[in-house]
Amino acid sequence: MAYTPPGQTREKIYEFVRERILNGTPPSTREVQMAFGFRAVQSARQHLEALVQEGRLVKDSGKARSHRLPKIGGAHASNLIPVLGRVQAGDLTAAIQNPEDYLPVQQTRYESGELFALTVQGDSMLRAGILHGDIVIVRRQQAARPGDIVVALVGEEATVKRYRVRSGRIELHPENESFESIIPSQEGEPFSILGKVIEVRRHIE
Amino acid sequence: MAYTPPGQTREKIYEFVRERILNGTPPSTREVQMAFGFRAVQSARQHLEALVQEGRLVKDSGKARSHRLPKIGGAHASNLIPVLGRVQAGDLTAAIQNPEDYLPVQQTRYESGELFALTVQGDSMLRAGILHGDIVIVRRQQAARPGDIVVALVGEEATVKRYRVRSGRIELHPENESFESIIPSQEGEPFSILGKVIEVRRHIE
DNA sequence: TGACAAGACAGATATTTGTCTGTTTTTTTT
DNA sequence: AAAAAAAACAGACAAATATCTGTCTTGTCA
Repeated sequence: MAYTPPGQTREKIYEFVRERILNGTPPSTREVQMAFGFRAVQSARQHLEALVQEGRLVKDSGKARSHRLPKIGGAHASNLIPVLGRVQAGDLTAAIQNPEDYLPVQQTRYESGELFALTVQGDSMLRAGILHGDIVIVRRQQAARPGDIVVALVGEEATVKRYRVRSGRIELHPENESFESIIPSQEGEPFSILGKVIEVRRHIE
Repeated sequence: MAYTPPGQTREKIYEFVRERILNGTPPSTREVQMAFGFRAVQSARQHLEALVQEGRLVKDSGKARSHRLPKIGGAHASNLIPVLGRVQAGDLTAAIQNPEDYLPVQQTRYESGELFALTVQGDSMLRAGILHGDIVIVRRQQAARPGDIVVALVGEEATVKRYRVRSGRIELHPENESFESIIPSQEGEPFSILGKVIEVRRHIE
């Protein structure tokens, strides 16, 4: 390979390796050699070693294909959670078993608890920055603390509201002046909390 | 190792390998052997081969540590994109190489284009449902269409605004009455579009 | 019980891969 | 121009790893 000014080839090697790591298949030294047309393995090896030295890559000495990106809090793992369609009263578990789709979430961020996702209908949480069509990620739990945004089942329908307690009564409060609070104890309908909203996502386009 | 009913050990091996893959270091056959206390490599190998046969894992024959999770229609695959810290003028590439964190995104949804993420500073896009602290996912592109929400570099600072064209002039429009539009041609500062916002995420808690 | 399939074991070989020592060429610096 | 640093090359060796063939053991089921 032609001789290049210091650092230039190294930079490209870093990008190459990085890309491969993010795609799930860290390259072997020889694959780097090939990709860059080096005639000696050592050339690739030297660059890789230097990148480790600089702290831009991490490697388990002796092990094959063991280059990794240095961990920034261990974010390099993700789990998939189900996106539910219509949630029917009482049967959340069934809905979880027939998801419309799956979403990846950071494993580290939400290690514990069972998660699912829902698409928001309507603009009742507008002022909290939750719009129609947004996806909310929910941690399944029965209890909530005042101020939490929760997914609750009132009658037959799942709804996203802020959980409040006003003079001893539970209140599901919309963040939009055009909507009324729901006070479950006043309704004749069965009521339960499905979980707490821990993330909101919106796809634009 | 003790003999176990059909399928049980296999299931645990699958979980073990899956975990390792998600953590970025697919195990070698011998590592699986060790982890399960097999006295022969072949025992581990047989299970791994069966898992590939069943389609639960994918492998590049002959290559070391090459087990991967299969991409089932894309839904079960996710890519990691970098979350950038402060974006300095002119050097987006540098920022991408030193990310603060990584986020998983659905591979299928955004197959094409280079993606990165930014944390939003300030409430200038409040009315569009983008709040201070939200994370925007951005597709890198220089051009934009009127109505798009873009990340632009004005002077030294990256900013999230709606891209508009008013009587032939480019205008960066905030979605908040308390903020003024930015009209790049009137500023003395260098101006460029870094990309288009295609997703918004907010972590609550 | 006997046949069959799946699980586990043993030992050996081939390939991939990482690592080492030393030399030559090019670029940068003094 | 000389010295120093970085890049690239050469050839070899050692360790890790995948793979192969054959056998024994255990569980399942007719």
